[in-house]
Amino acid sequence: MSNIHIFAEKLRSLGLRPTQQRIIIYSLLFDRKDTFHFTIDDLQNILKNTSTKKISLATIYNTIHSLKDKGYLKEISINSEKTYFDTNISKHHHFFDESKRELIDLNDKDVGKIKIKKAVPGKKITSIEVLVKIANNN
Amino acid sequence: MSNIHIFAEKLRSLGLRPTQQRIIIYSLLFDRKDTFHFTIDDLQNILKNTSTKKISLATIYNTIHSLKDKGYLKEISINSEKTYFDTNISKHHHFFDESKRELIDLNDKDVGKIKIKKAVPGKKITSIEVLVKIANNN
DNA sequence: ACGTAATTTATAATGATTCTAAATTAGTGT
DNA sequence: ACACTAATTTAGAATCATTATAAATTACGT
Repeated sequence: MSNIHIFAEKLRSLGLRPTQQRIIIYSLLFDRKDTFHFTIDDLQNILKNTSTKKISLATIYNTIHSLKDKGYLKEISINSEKTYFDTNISKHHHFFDESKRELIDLNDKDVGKIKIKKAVPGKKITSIEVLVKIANNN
Repeated sequence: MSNIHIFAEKLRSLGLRPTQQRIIIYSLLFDRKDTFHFTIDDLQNILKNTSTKKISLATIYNTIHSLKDKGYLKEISINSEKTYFDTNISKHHHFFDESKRELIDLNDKDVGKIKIKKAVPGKKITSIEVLVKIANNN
């Protein structure tokens, strides 16, 4: 076996001690095929329903922020209500389904090249993010 | 004179009773050449320093939300920290200066046409927003 | 097994925003 | 001008997401 040891090593390699809590969260986030979009609240609910070990809210925040700081999660702001996180850290964009209130990845090839024809003196571009809002078609 | 009467009529035409507070806020937002980007906190500070009449925080929120609901303000989410509003309600995009933490308009012509090459069945696109983050060039 | 630093935890604190219910004000009719 | 009613404003409480605190627990090298 064991994914657990692989995850533990992964965490260690990030400079994060592989605690039980971190392994549970790490595997929930990354032991899956598709990318995963979630809010802290989503994560808390999933953990409540799937993990026998209780993980405190503070630990959830701490772990997610550590992973984000290490570059393993991307933070996405759609609106002021909630903060979303994305396990897909490659350069890409998003659909936001306003009916279901959920994110869908738009990979880089799904969006034509974006030309910015204006520059601000003394400033350089650090990122370009496109958010495409969608709603039920009726 | 008076802009005040013009603003009062404007508010009335939106179905908003032209109270003293609303006129003060309306003129602060719209009686200017350039578009104005602000947070509620910004607005509160400006009002504290420029208006003799004290306007409560609840009224600031109420008025901004009314104007937004009527389509006279646009809400912009850059990050989870704060909600920004924009007096420019035309279709356009933004730079966000991460050093100064401020928004700069990018008008529609400043951004090349954006092609979305993916569709979601049963959904239609309601908006496309581009956020270009910039930082000091050094 | 032991010691210590890192981590987790419950809980308190914070900050933005919304809610509430009472006081004030705008607009109408007299 | 005066009174009435509904809309609006207000201070303060409530809420919600997030962060901070300080004590208890855990990971791990010795």
